[in-house]
Amino acid sequence: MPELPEVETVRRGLAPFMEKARIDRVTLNRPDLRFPFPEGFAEALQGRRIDALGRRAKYLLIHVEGGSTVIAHLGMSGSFRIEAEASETPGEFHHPRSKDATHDHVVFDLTGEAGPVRIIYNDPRRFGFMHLWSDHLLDDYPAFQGLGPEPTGNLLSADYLASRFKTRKQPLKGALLDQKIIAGLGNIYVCEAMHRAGLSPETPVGALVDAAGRPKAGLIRLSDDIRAVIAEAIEAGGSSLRDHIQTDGSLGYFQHRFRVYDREGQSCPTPGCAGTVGRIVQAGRSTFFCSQCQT
DNA sequence: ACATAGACCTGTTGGC
DNA sequence: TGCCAACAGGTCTATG
Repeated sequence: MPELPEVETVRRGLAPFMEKARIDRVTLNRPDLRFPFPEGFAEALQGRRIDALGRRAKYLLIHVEGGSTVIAHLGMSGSFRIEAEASETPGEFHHPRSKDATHDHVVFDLTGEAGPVRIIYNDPRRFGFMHLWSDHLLDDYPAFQGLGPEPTGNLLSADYLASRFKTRKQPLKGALLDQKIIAGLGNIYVCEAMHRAGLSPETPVGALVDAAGRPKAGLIRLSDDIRAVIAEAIEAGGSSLRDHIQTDGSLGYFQHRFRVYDREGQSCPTPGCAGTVGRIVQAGRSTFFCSQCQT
């Protein structure tokens, strides 16, 4: 499911309710998601305050008083929703767009400045997970080892990409999905960025770098387009396909701005291009692109 | 080192 | 309408 913009949208939605709130109770409705919950997970959190919410790549970080952090990944289908206590019936929690509770796996009961609030993690496919990790050892968390730069900051540049690409022949699509090269991109935004930059997903990445190791024009465009598409998607509240809804139940709307993703057979939106969006499979995953203007 | 295929799990969609 | 295959926003592992 969620790529960086969706996780960032979730973080921003949860922060006003979770930051500075006290965790009264954590309820696990099953012993595991993709992985078992850590031993003593609920007990370690109950009674503590939440300091802040953060994010690294597609991981949501819940920094808890006392120096520990919940590392949560939403997998393909995970979502959080917020339910406020009904004023007329204390102890009951409601939300106008409540989902089927079948896949409500974790419930956080909190008390914040505005009163009690319930945060629910729902995940039909259970590819998500939650781990507990010491704050000061976060860089040692296995999935964070060797993680590439965030596409939201200045660390992602054409020069950086050239340095990573120059010796490789891997198709561009696969390289951009590699979290060790860039953190947080997934299938949607990789397809969208390659289309914006006019680059074929099958290009061997080394071909985007000149003999002196400098990025060619296409790679410079790509670096800019990755940053732009991610920034625009965050601003739009992410993309809502099947599972991603914002924590208040509303939908992100970046899916309306897709140029190629999930648009097989439609005409290419590039001005002056007469091509049609096609679909190929690379490493088992769909790539949407226009073979006319992506070369 | 690198590339692909398979595994994990449930739900939805589209073709017949 | 029903059935079934294909596919879905992600990673991790095994296998060439």
